[in-house]
Amino acid sequence: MKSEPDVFSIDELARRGRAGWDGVRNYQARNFLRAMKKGDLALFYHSNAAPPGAAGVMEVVREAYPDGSETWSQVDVRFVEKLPRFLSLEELRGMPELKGMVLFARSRLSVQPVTPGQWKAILGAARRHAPRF
DNA sequence: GCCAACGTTGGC
DNA sequence: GCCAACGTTGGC
Repeated sequence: MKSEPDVFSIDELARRGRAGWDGVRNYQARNFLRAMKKGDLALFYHSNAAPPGAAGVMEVVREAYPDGSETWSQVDVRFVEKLPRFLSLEELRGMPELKGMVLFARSRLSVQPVTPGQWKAILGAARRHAPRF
């Protein structure tokens, strides 16, 4: 799930704990929103950023409901974690396990599916190469 | 800020 | 139903 960090970032979600994911105005993205189940995990992706990339993990805590309009929907999410290490789009592109990921093929879709294999690869890379303190 | 890709709108 | 015009997204 993409957000421009200037508008709403992973740090802001961490502060608030929970947020409504609204403003989706694309039918395909909306349909993916509507397919989400309570308890599903989602990546928080910073778009239109320098650099863009995967920043954190969140959990769906309320399934899709009308956002005030007839047409569009939102879900509620809660903060789970910031990735131990930010994974830039450039790095994601370079990961062989992520070949064919929707993120690269349909770059303008703001809500999109991640396969279990892709999920493991991303979380694994963020943990494996995380700085130790 | 630019611009390519993509989605939506509306005249015909 | 086609397609040009227009708006939005998002990488760079």
